[in-house]
Order: sequence, then structure tokens, then C-alpha cells
Amino acid sequence: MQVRARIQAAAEARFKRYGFTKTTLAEIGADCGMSAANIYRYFDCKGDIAAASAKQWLANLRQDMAAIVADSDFGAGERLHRMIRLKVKSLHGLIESDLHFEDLIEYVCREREALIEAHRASERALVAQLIVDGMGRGEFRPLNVDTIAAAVIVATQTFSQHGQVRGAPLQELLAETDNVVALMVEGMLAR
Amino acid sequence: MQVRARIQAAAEARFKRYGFTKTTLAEIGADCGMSAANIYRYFDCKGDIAAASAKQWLANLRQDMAAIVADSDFGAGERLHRMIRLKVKSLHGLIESDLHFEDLIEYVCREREALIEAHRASERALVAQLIVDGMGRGEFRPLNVDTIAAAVIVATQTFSQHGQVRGAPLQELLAETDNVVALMVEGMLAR
DNA sequence: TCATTAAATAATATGTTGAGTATTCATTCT
DNA sequence: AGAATGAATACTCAACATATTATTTAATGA
Repeated sequence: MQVRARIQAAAEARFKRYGFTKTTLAEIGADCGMSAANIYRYFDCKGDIAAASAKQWLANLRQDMAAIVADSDFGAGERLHRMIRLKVKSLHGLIESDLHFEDLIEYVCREREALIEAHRASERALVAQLIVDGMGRGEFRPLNVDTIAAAVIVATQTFSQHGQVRGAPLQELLAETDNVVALMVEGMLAR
Repeated sequence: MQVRARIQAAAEARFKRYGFTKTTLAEIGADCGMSAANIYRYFDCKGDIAAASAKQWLANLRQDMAAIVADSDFGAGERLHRMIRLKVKSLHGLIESDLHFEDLIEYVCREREALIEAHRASERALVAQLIVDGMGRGEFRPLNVDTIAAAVIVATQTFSQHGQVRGAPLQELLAETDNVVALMVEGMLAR
């Protein structure tokens, strides 16, 4: 059990520094003091190690987003803004942090669509929760929760694609997301 | 027909049937009864032929969108819906019509970004025009026209990317766009 | 002079080989 | 038996040679 985590940590460090395709299982094994073959006792394939890392990163993001949603000090609209901003900032930070991570991101987006789709479903659920809360407060008018949640996620989807995020200045991205979210929130408000 | 137009038509036919990369200038020339070299009297490079086709297609789409915008029989919100739906339907139709067109689309998106960006700017302008009109009618509240127009384009951008459109059933795409546009229009309405 | 072409050149794609790497397996170690 | 490994296998990737194709040029015919 400890072993699996150690492998994942070692792999993550190398993926970060050298990229997914450039790191070999032999290297990861060496970092853990074991042979490449032995890694297969803990992961079915190289891609699964990357997927585990991505899954964890997404889970962290989800947790941070959930914390924002749960913070009822703020209005639902404000929380939606914060949630989407967090998403954009996180992905932007990840991409900017190490250029080699793009390699990993591309792999996961291409070969592990299920992971991405599951995460997106969670995001939808969080937005739905927020909408229900906003309706309960009288902040939002009565809405078809699932439809609107899906619309919000789809409309801000552009900002979750590394192709769009790469190279763009964070300030611009945030300004654009804010404009989109603001208009949608305006459309949700009670009259 | 003018030589340049004949070349473009012949190229378009082959691009459609065999894809951009698979058709050679020799073939296009043969179709027009001329040598490959002579094509260079009318186009600077192969990519320019593709770009000319794409440009024309986009101009047609723009014209159709402009016609919708100009039809003041309908409210501004309704026209926005129709305009975005037309865009989605057109791209979907293009991609579904011939699988080989994807080749051409990818080339244009990758190597002729300026074309795409110019078209997007035109779309923004059309939406802006629609918003001004909607405000004039009292249908929309006072809005920062350019900001909102940009937000609408960005939010619906997902549906203009062939990667997203390919494979998805048109009905689903239209339902999603409708939901996004409906929410944004709701946010624009006068109270 | 203009339109065109064949031939020359430059760039790109295709195919092939060898090296490197992921994955499996038989075996050893504990 | 469970954990681990070295060697065997299968797959992928980079480098190089070859073939196609894009583009240029010099020359030809209207």
C-alpha cells in the first residue's frame, strides 16, 4: 500500500520535470529502488500511473471547489464566480508551472476521457447544488437545475481546455470567464 | 468561368472527396487542363486555395447570419438564438457531409488562424449589432455592448470547434446551445 | 507581353531499420 | 505463498534513405 503511493510520487516528480512520454518505467523503478517489472504489481500500465496522478489533482480541485460552494457567507452568484475562477486559475497554474505537464495533460485528455467526463459531471453537480441553494435563498428565480448547471459548464468549457489556456495571460482568461459567468448569473437572478 | 475560380472549384471538389493533404496540385491542374506549375499564376501556394474555399464558406455563413440579424420581424433574443443555431447546424453539416473535409478544416484552423479570428470578429460585430438593436427596442436592458457580445461568442465557442462537433448528434448540440443562449438572453432582458 | 509548360529544386511524406521502452513471463528470493 | 527480478517479447520512436509532392525557374508558344 505504501509502495503504490511511493511509485506514484516518484512518477509524478519525473512527469513534472521531464514529461510523461520522456520518463521510463526503468527510471521510476530506480527511484523507488525496484525493477521496472515490479511496478506492474501495483499498476496495470504506465498510463494508469499518470491517470492516478490526474485523478488526485482533479479530486483536489473538486474539493477546493466544493469548499467554495459550501461557504454560505457568500451569495450563490458570488460563489459561482469564485468556483469558475478557481478552476481557470488552477488549470492555468498547472500549465504554466511546468511546460512538461502539457504532455501528461494531453495524454489524459486523449486516452482517459472517462476521467475528464467524470470530473465534469462532478462540476455539474456542484453547480447544481449552488443553483438549488441560490433558489432556496430567493437569490435565483425558479430554474430547471440540471439544464442550467449543464449550460454553465458548457459555456465555461472553453476555459478548461489546455489548448485555449496555453499561452493566454491569466488576467485575460479571468476577465472573459467573469463576463460569461456574470451574464449567466444575471439570467438566473430572481426579478 | 475565370481561371482562378475554375482552379478553386476543381480543388474544392478534390478536397471534398479525398481530403486536403491527399490531393496534389498535379491532380488539380489536370482537372483544369493545365500543368501544376501554372496554378501558381493564380495562387501563391496550395494552402491559399484551401484558404480561399474556407473564406468563401465563412463569408456565406456570415451572410446568412447577417440576414437573420437583419430580420426585425423577430425579437433580438429570438434572432440571437437563430443565429447561433445556424452556426452550429452549418458546421455540423459541413463535418458530417464528407469526412474528408475534416482534413481541410484542421489545416485552416492550424495554419490560417487569422481567417478564423477575422470571422470570429465579424460574429462578434453581428452579435453587438443585435444587442444594440435589442436595447433600442427596449427588449434588452442597457448593456456594455462589446463586453456582452464577446461573452456570447466565447460561451458558444465550444460549438464552433470541430473536435467538439465531430460525432455529436446535431440534436444534442442544438439543445446545449439553446440552453446556453437562453440563459444569456435572459441575463440581457430588461426588467 | 501574357499564359503556359517541362524541368530543376526544395520541402514533405513514406517507408525502413535499429534502438529504446513497455509489458509479460519464468524463475528466484524471502 | 507473496514479492521481486532478469530475460524475453512486443511495441513505439527516432534516424535515415527514398519517393512524392510543392514550389521555382528558365524556356516556349500565343
